[in-house]
Amino acid sequence: MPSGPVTLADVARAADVSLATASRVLNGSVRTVGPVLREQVLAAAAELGYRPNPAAQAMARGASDLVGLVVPDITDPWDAEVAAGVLEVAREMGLLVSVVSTGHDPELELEHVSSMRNHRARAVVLAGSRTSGRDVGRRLAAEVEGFELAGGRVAVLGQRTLGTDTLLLENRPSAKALAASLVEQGFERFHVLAGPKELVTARDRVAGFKDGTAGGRKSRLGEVVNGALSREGGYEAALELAASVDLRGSCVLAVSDTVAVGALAALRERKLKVPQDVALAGFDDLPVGRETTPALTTVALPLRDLGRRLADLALGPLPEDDGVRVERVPGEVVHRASTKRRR
DNA sequence: CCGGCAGGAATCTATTTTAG
DNA sequence: CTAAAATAGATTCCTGCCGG
Repeated sequence: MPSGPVTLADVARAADVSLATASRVLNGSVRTVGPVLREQVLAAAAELGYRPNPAAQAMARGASDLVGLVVPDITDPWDAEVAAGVLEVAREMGLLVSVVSTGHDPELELEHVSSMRNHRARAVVLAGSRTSGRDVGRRLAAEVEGFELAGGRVAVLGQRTLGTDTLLLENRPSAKALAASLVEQGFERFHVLAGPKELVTARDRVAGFKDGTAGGRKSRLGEVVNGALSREGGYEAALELAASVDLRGSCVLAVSDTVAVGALAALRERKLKVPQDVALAGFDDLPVGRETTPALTTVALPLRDLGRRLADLALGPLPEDDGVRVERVPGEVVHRASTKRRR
């Protein structure tokens, strides 16, 4: 009885076959093994309690089973949906995903990419919005480049700051379309809950809101209030907004659905009825925004599908021209009760 | 159908070299 | 001549490719 973990060699010896044959039976191969030897190997493996060694398999196959995934905050439904899409594809391919939730700390993101590189992961998916920190960005770019040079694949969701396959969210055009559609419905006064100043995604959306509300004789844009990209951030920003201006008859554009949900609570507290007194719109089309009263007007992003497409970019076949692929993802404006005009 | 063997990289063992 | 350090070699995991 051998000591330590049971190896393929132990099984092969017990079944009286070659290493190669045992491998083909137990861990799969293009080729088939005759029924007699197959049974011998299976019996021996069961008897000994054989478990394959993934490290050794990675070596022999020249590719590991590991995929890295970085999200800013896995407790955020947005991140969770995208992650679910990535996990679906990875599971279908029999791959193992190592997820890190960075809490918006770029250093942690860098650390995980570095760790995945050390582990010889097959690919890394970065699903966090880039922040404007230049030095960390450069070090991340260097780490990503090193990882790719070593044969790893990288796919990024968000901005095009790394020279890798990217899904580009059309935040600005979508935000513009949302705002413009509300102008068309007759809203004349807009305020913005803008989220964090340093978050590129938030900045793009705010720019889109400005684009969409512009035009005509005078500006329709009122206050722009920054805050955290969270329910609490939205709540506080909305309180601040309600304290500084009279919101009646205007439309509040929130930079995300979570922010809008917080704002909804603040407005209710201020005895402002949505949409009778003030209209409110969000962004992302999270499930939570459909279940609020009233349901939120928003921009729908196919989040789970985004995750799947990211995984496809990172794990699927390489493009013919082996160039960098950048796919644009449009959002879809969805009108619901929170911006209904009273007749 | 089946067996032999190379190969990545860490880790353990043996051998040789160097220092004191 | 002993002890430590540097160097070399062996071992370990499994699979894809090649040969019979």
